[in-house]
Amino acid sequence: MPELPEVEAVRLELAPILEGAHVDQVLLRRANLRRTFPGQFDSRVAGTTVLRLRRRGKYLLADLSSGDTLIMHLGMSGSFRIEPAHHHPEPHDHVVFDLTSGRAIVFNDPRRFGVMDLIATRDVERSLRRGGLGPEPLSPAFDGAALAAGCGRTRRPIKVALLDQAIVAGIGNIYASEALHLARLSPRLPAAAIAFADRSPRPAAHRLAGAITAVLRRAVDQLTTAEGSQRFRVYDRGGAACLRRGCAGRIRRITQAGRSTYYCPVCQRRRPLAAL
DNA sequence: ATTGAGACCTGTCGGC
DNA sequence: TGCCGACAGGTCTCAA
Repeated sequence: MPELPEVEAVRLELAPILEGAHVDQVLLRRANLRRTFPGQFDSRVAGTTVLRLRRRGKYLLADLSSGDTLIMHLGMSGSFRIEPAHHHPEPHDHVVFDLTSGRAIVFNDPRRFGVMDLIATRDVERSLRRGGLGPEPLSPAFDGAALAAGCGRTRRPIKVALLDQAIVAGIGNIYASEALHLARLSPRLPAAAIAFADRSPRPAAHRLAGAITAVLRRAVDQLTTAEGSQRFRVYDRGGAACLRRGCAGRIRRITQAGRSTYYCPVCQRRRPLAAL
């Protein structure tokens, strides 16, 4: 469940509890998590105070009083629970942070694609960048120009490019399809094509950048304001009617780079320019 | 240098 | 009911 909006919702839920909290004890309940080494990780986190809980792309970052930052990624199936101090562990509870407040933050991850790591705070941004993390879509610096720069020289289709965290951080399989539908762009459009102006008044890159921020902001809103489940424009709606006003299309599901893409073949017809 | 395929894991759901 | 394959919101690595 975790793309940028879900991770942001988790951050907003945990921040009031974690920020300023003192970590009493860390329990590593599984020895072979991907980057979380027993005896190092737990002992370096225990005894610290959480200064701030931030987010970068799909990463949650907890800055600790020790000068380290706890880097957390939910992978495909990771989640956190807030529990009272003495609770019954559930299957796949891998890490438990006991706080002196008497509460515990529990990390649960059945598929174990998640990551929990520790790195010096001053090195975090550099390290994430080096690991291939691109611009933050909800920051002012992100716009059509930034998107076009990332898409400039790839031959992949735009849907596949949007999943590349180096081009934009935080987009996953749901919101890639959602943003393309809002922008009325075909998921098969070569990514490089959006770097150039099309026939519409605004270049495609600007339209798509706007659609990305709109879709992500709206999702954060919905996930945060207890509205419950959100409705997707196209994701997981194969065979259903397109929701765009006046569009009679039916949503199609195709596979790109091994992953499902959903789109409306009628209103997302925008093709590459003949000139390209 | 890019790009696609496979690997990494467990759970769920639909079909026979 | 039970088994089986397809698929799941994400990265990694490896080989073409």
